[in-house]
Amino acid sequence: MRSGKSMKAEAVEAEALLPAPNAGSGRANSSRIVGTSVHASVANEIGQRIVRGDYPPGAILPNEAKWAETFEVSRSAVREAIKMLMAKSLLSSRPKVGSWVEPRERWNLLDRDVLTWYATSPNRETFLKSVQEFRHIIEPEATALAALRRTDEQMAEISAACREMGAATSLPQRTQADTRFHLAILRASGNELLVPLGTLIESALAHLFVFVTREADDLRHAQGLHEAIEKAIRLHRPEAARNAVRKLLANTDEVIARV
Amino acid sequence: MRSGKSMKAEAVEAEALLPAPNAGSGRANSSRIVGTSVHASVANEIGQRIVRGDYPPGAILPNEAKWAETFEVSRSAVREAIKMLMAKSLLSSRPKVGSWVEPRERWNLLDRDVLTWYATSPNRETFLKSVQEFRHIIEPEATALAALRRTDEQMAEISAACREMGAATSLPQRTQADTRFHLAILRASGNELLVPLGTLIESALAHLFVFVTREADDLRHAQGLHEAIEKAIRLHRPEAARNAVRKLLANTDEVIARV
DNA sequence: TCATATGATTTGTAGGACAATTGTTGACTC
DNA sequence: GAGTCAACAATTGTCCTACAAATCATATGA
Repeated sequence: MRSGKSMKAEAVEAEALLPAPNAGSGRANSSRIVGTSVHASVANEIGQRIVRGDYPPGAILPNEAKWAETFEVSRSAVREAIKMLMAKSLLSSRPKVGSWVEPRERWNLLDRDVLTWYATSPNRETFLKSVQEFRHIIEPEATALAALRRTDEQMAEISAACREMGAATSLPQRTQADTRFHLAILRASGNELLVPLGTLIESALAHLFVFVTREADDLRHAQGLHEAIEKAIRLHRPEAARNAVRKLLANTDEVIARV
Repeated sequence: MRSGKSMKAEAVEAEALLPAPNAGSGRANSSRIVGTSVHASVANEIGQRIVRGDYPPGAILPNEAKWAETFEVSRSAVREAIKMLMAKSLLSSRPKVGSWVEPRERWNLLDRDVLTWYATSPNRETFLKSVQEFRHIIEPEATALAALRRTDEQMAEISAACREMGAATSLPQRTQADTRFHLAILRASGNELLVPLGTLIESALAHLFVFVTREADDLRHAQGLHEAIEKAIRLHRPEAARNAVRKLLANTDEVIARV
């Protein structure tokens, strides 16, 4: 309706940015998430499609005008969305050629959004495995570092989160405290590169753990493992901390294997 | 010159996107890197300033019109640049408020560009230390995984890179082979999250190692350490691989300490 | 004192125009 | 027939203007 030039008789076939089209025959663009901007929605939609594999690496994407038409937004909005995906190295572009999907290796996999898209894509089981294995590499060492270098303030935060976990009455509440616990440890590790990594891991797991329902018995056991980690850090025992984390991860592996 | 509205008598004071202003009094925008787009240059410039600390977290940035004026580019270009920085979580924006710098913890530190900006910022020594420590966490385990899971093709690539390193006659050539070697190992680890991480580490180190000049004796020693790693992977010895990598990292630590 | 309107500022979106780049095609020459 | 070069066309890049939407600040009134 707003594209002035190519308003031919052909069916427009605009895709909604969200699966909830408005019933009325009114304005077509009102079907996007309220509170999010158009360019963000478009970036989300295109990014998800790329990660999902709709456009394999090397493939040329539809041009900007085409995207504008399919989403019924302006070319400016499309361009801003594409720039966001460029910033994540999901695609590049050149005049006359168009935009193409970059090879997987150049993707910024360690990015919140890309990770989220990945976590909802078909091959999320292998992804979950990668994340969990990644934790085995990172977390024992990070926790050992935390045991060596934590300040008293950082320790207080870790302990508080641990206590909060034990006192949690609902699952989301517990998950939140759990996340806080692990992030506090990474912060205490004193390596600024570990913090963003932890954020990513936690966010990925949050996406993937919604399915896992734990039993009360299981929760009690996990709580004990967490407390062992807290204690090791508190007593400045790096080796004990490392081992405690390994036990916790082994427990998580088991839980995952059961699903 | 192209801003039609606010061409008052006041000094415009446009900042060049690059420190090489053209001597002539001609067009002002010709001072950017040839071959790079305007929005990319602007994103680079603003991103660098943020990471450098010109605008601390929480600070409100100049508004889009102001950036357009200072760089003598259109508001559209500025917006695209800002969208790229948004995609890296360096800033957010809301109407009427403006754009503000996000807290450091939300920055996408594990991003090529952000890392590059970081590597050129004042506090790069601490950054180098973090990266190197990060390697100590990642690489031994990744290499052990590679020793377990490598395919023959991956092994061939690793061996080729190792040989190439030994045969290199110039320093850049050697560095390139070195990078190829480490990346091949990460690819062979079979964890898709490790590859982008390795790319980042290597790119960060490339920025930081330009200063380090190594002596012939030193190089021979380092080559031996690399070959030990190659051998351990070839023979499927994860524990030996881990230890060999630790030795190499210790050697690198020494080199860094000497600077 | 509190709620409410209104006003101003900034980003968000749209749409049109042209420039720059470069792949493609076709003509021309050797 | 092969190769070279020029013209063309398609696509992104850049700029511009206008308005919409959001929201903070201020003033106004109950």
